[in-house]
Amino acid sequence: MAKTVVPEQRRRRRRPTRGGTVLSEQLIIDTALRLLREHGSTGLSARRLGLALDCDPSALYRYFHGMDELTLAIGDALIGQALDGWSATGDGRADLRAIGLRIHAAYVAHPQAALLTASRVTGRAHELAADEAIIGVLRAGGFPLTATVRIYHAFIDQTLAFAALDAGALALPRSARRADEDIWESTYARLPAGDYPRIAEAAPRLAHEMVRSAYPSALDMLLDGAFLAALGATASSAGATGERQ
Amino acid sequence: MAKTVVPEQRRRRRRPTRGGTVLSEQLIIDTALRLLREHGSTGLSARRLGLALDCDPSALYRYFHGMDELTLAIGDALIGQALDGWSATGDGRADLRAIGLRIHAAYVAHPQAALLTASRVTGRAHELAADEAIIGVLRAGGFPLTATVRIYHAFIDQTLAFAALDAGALALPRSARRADEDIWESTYARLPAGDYPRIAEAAPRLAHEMVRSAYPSALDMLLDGAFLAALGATASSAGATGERQ
DNA sequence: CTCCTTATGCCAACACCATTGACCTTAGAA
DNA sequence: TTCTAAGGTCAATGGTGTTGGCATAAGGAG
Repeated sequence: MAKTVVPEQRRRRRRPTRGGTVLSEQLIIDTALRLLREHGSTGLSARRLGLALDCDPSALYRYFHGMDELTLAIGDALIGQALDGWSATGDGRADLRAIGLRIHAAYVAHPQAALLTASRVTGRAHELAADEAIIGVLRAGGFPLTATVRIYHAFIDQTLAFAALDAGALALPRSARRADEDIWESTYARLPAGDYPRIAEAAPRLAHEMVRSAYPSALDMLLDGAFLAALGATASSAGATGERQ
Repeated sequence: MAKTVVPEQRRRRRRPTRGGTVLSEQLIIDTALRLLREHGSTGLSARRLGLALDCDPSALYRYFHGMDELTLAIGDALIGQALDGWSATGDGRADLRAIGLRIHAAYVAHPQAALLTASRVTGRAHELAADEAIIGVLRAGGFPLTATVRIYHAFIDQTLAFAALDAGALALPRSARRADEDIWESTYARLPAGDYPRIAEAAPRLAHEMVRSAYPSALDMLLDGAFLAALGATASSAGATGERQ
């Protein structure tokens, strides 16, 4: 078994490391976040963290069962950060847009943690508060329960999914990330128009578009779809059925 | 520099390994997919691959410049599978819907591989073909270039993002997955209506809704938004439900 | 103020990982 | 048949997370 981890509350002895730092769960999380921000996204490892905290890497295992648990602890803090200070304005569409952008931003600011966290359901306080807020906005906006649940699901999963996708791009080693971005200019922009007429035509705009997150656009389209459909408009007039299976 | 990689077409000599297997790009990719399925998303490494192929890990570097390039090749194989046999019907919205569902399905069918590749840009043949198809559908549907690029970006990223999110859920260890799903009945369904009135009200429907993928719904909303906006409607001016409660 | 327990930091080691350069064998063109 | 270089192998480098054993000092008990 691993080393014994004492819950932060029950910690009594605080023995300084050889370098003089006094460790704590909070200090470790903060330092990890700093490492992630400063030293790039590959910059978090037990060894580096030990270096930054001036302690042996193995000392971290007195506070977390493993790097995985540390990452989850970081992720847990993110959810709280995202909606801290938010309040409804009464404009349902604008409120949902703001909530989505906030959550997305908080996750993307810490890509590693986002990757491990985004597809999990925690059932913890901050998550519950966010869900209550979202459903509240929809109900207050006059959506019936069935539509509310459907839109809530699409909305929250779209937000988390994009957060994870964009975080995934940010979490790549610098070289791979550069390579991915360069492809739009090195490959897509030089395709023979004979073989790929559509891409060739759109290439210059693609190079500009694809290096940014599509989340704001996608969010707007999803909200447009949800709110316009509520007005009685149907996409069938544009040649399709809005029905879901 | 690394070892020299000869493009698959120009390969002339096929020297069997010590164990008798004859390597090829295709065989390596297939074996990698098998390893991912069997051993989980962390189960793919040069060493394990070498073991499975009965060759030295370093032999792989004659076929790919590094594990990263292999990962991209795996991703491209998935896209290829997804659009194999697809052809346009002329109904733009329906075509996009079909493409989205196909790609989503292909990724979800290989959750471990999806996690590794969903956020990558490969620039390889199958990816190019898919992009050409999507942009082609939009242009043929009459969208101007600016709108085309914006919708294309939102569409493809949303598809990949949901694929990765849903793959992430499927890739969880069975126990963690059960736990995540149970939260909707154990936690959300039992919240005090006083503290969480909106969730309490929606709880029964949520329990049914949240165990399925939201991608089809979200896809429909996004397409509705894109195609309806093209008709001149805008949700911001409409704002009926958001107008005031 | 001293003693004793034990929490906690440190060390060394283990088992992985990707990648590389030198080597050697043999496929297949000439 | 020869002979070059493609392609498989070996050994080594420097990275990772993690663990068992040990030393030490924190802080309660007397």
